[in-house]
Amino acid sequence: MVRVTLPDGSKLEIANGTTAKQLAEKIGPGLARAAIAAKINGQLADLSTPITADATIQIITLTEAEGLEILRHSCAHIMAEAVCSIWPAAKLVYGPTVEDGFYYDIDLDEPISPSDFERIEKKMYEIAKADKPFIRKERSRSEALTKLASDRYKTDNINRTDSDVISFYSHGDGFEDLCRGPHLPSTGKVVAFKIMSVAGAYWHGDPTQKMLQRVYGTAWPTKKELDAYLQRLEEAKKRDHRVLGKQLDLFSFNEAGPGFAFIHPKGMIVWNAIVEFWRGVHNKYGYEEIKTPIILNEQLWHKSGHWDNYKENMYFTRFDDTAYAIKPMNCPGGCLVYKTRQHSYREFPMRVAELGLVHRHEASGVMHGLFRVRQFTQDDAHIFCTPEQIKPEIIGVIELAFEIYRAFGFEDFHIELSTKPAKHIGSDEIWDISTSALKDALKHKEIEHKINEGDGAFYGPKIDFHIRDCLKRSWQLGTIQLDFSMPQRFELVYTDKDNTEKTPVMIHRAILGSFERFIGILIEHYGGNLPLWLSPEQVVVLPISEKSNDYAKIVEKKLRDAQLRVGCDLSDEKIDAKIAKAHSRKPPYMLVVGPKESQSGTVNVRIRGDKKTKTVEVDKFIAMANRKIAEKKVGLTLED
RNA sequence: GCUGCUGUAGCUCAGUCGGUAGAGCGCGUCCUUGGUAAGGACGAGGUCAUGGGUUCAAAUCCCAUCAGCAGCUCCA
Repeated sequence: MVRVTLPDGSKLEIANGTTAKQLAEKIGPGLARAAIAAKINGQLADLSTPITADATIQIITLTEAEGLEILRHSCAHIMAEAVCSIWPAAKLVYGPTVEDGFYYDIDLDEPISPSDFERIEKKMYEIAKADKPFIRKERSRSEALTKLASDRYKTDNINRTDSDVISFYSHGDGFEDLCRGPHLPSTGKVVAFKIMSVAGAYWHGDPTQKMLQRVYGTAWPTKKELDAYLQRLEEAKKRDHRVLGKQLDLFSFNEAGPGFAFIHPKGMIVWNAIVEFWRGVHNKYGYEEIKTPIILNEQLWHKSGHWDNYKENMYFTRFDDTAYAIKPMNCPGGCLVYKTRQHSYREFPMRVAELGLVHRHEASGVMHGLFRVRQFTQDDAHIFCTPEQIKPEIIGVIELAFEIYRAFGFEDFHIELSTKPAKHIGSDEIWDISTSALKDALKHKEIEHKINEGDGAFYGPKIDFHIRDCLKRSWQLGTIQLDFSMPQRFELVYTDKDNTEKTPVMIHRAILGSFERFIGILIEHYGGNLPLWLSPEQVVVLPISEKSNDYAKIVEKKLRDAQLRVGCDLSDEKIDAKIAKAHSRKPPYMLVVGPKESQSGTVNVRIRGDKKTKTVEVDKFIAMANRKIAEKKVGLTLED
């Protein structure tokens, strides 16, 4: 007999060798039906695993995250069998679970296309319906290597594990795959899945290796959950900033300039609203602003180190027999401004901001709407200071960043620290000093952070700010980068207290990162429903009929005089059509006006996302709207 | 950059077996003046991404280029 402890703390005596499945049956028939795996002493295992010693055991069902993962992993195996049965030449490489699904990397020369998904799924349903048991078979390492000697991928997988026992899983019909497991008891538990996409993926993520075909799928405990997931994807698609940017007429792209965004009038309203706010906050934090040229002599970029470290991403041009580069970063320009006169320690810290337009030639396959472009405006700044000022300055930047993020409604952000990369300039000592300065500042603010070893910029370590949008996707925004090298390369100096010339420390930092990307993130975060202060069209006046057009024009003028961004629909459509048309532009407020309103000097307010309307005096509405704008309120509810 | 897919009206998309192109929305004109999510009629709008090739004939088949999409690798 062995003693098992269940999650609720209760203990049970069972015969030695009882399987987890039998244990589940003992606990209850409901649990036995729902059981798909077990966690024995914290280790996931198949339901068929015999219990041979005292243990803490949890029966895993599909309601647990681990259960869902097992389901998806088993589904990946079923897909693998289906693919192998359709293309016998297919060689399986690696098939893990990912968030919301799974994929399997397959080496097959014939391309798998979306039109093949249906027959793969059909085959998968056959396998699932047959309800074949997943059977684990263990072999010794040498036995396994012998068995799979002809399979370079599986041999590689075995060589990458350190376990002496190598397990295989089969589910009948001779299909067997090397796998750590655990798996579902049988294929019949898989009822709701879908092949989502296929894309290339390098073996081991190494571009010098063969490109494999990665088939993505998703699997859920029930059809209903699968449908809900697909529905969620549809909703997410509607929030895509590339779709909304077109629909709301904010920006566009053109073949004439791949990766270069065209910002439309409405997009510029959002842009300028952000800039205005940004300037205000930076002024408060003691920044001054400069603007430096976009095109600068190539020699400058040799001096800065960009030529050696960033050339592949730079645009170059040539005229009057002179080579020029189009700036990918603002720092060299900033250094030249610094050098135009002498500086004293008394001026420090000098916080010099620049909304700098930079060009970076990104690889063609990485462009993605406004999120990844080849030309963008950085909200850059360079802080020149003494070594003692590093820590307080970094703390200041962190506070500034948080203040700005919160104003845009982002509360969920996290920070990552990146250290010295293989390709770098500057001595190890300098890197150590600057890395610990960043760590100290984070420690002081008690900010949790992830560390990315070797991920820093070539000139110094950095802190990155990442935010999550409402779909929980993470995007990098700001960055703080310490730089001891650039000031030396540019021979920047200041006169210290002791009347000697010293090299200042330079801190590069951006808060929003790129205006283009940030606007894209805002659009997705709000699903196009921008807060009042950012909305291109804040209010739209809709007369009931032509008879109320004059009153509508009066209201429109009043709102415009009060600095509100207002539109007015004087077309000969019915009010329903006017509302529907305005709706697609997502204005925060629609003001319906007819004879009633014109008599009482009121407007009937229809708030975005709310069908209930409320009649208020025009002046009251204006005061309310302007108050919300001033306070950057996200909510639109009319309060008195 | 790599792999796969896609490119037809301003937008979203149809277009069968190769026989010179269609819808809805939008746009214009007219009718309609309607109280909270799309009233009606008529009309304009296309070098079917670009360049080659096959064919009596190409939006359709083939090749190349460009761009976009998904992912990988990058980048931050």
